[in-house]
Amino acid sequence: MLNELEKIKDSELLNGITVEELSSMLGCLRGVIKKYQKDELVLSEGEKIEKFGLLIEGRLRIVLYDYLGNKTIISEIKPNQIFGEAFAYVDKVSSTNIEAIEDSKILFLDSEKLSTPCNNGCSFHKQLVKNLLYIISNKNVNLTEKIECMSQRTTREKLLIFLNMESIKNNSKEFTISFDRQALADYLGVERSAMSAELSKLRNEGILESEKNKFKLL
Amino acid sequence: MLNELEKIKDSELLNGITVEELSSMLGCLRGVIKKYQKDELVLSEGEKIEKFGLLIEGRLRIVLYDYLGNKTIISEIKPNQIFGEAFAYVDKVSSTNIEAIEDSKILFLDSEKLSTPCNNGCSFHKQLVKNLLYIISNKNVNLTEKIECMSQRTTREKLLIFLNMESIKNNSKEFTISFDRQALADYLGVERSAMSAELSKLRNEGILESEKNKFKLL
DNA sequence: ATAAGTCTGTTGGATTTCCAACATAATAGG
DNA sequence: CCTATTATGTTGGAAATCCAACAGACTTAT
Repeated sequence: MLNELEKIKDSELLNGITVEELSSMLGCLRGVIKKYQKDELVLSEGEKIEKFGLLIEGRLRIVLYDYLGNKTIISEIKPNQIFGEAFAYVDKVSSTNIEAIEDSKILFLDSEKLSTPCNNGCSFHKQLVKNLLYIISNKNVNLTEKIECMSQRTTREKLLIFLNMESIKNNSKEFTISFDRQALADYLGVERSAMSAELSKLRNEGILESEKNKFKLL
Repeated sequence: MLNELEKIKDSELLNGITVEELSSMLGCLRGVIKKYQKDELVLSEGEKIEKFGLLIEGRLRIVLYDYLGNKTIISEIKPNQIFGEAFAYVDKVSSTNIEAIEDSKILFLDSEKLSTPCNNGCSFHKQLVKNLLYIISNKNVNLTEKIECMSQRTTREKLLIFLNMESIKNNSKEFTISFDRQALADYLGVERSAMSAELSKLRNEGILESEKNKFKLL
């Protein structure tokens, strides 16, 4: 267990909190570690959430399916990131699915316990809540960014806005994205083949270079 | 001032807090009330935010403009709701604009002060932070809902998903929305005239009835 | 090494949206 | 009450997307 906690000590949720402190809090927060295999469903639409997750290792995707089966990727969860906290705190059932796209290990924490300072002398609660506020706010900003991409009217504009944002996040005109073509199309809400065609155009027009998941804006 | 505070006593931010308690906290939170006229800009893209707002009266819209001038409405702010808190807590400049669409009165509160319990005996801080956690989580869910609408591939599907959500929120097949046609198009990320045409089709096919902003799903 | 499966790019036709222009209805102001 | 303005609906052609199908490159498993 301690070994697992070492892995997540740099997560934003634990900012300002030591592994020892976390370890002593785990009982209080009803911490549980679970494992999931690649392609396994971690959480499905309609489920009630009382614990949110902190990804220790692996990779998850938060996705939506419409009644036609079209898939939309809301976001990706990488190690050290948390998920499910929004639904936990508003006490609504999840409207999204969460899929493991790699073998994954997750620490689940009780959301109610976390936001209610207990009487056991867990003085770290205050810090945890502040961290949580920061993380959720940040997710809010990320969702707004995604909306900015999706609100573009053409596939070309969606691509350009997305790639520009990635470039800014990486502080470089050259960067690698974690989506393959199908996933990128699902994230932007467009058709894969049309997107591929548009990427070709952008390459031909000398606006960018790309090779697999590596892009360079010119 | 006390008169204004009475108006917002039912806001979610002040859940569990009395007007008197709020009044005593105002200095601590550096509360300031400002007025804006219809069509005035409350906050513009790129601005740094240190105080978030609580709308006392009027109506605001959070909007994005792309470089072609296309407008996207992210959400509407009605009295008692807060705005700007996400950017305040992640300490990023705003990527959105906030416009007053009616004459409005806003209470601004210092975000840093709010999330950091002070030593003046303001015991309500804890409650405020918990309320904030709930509100931001809820916004997160709302943004996800908007993404669900926008991720639909056709105008028709976007309309149907949106109207269904509104119907659920109102607990009735019959409901009134706060958007006019242009605003609805801006919210869904589609063209107004095409949307109008699609609405006509839906009416003709007997799927819904509508008259101005009043809709009825059949 | 081979075969099976996956990922990416290409293409053409059907469908849908976008855009601009106009008609009519509803609203606001003098 | 009349006029000016705004909101909504309609239409046709241009543009873009979607869809299905396929080819080639790359990866994985046996």
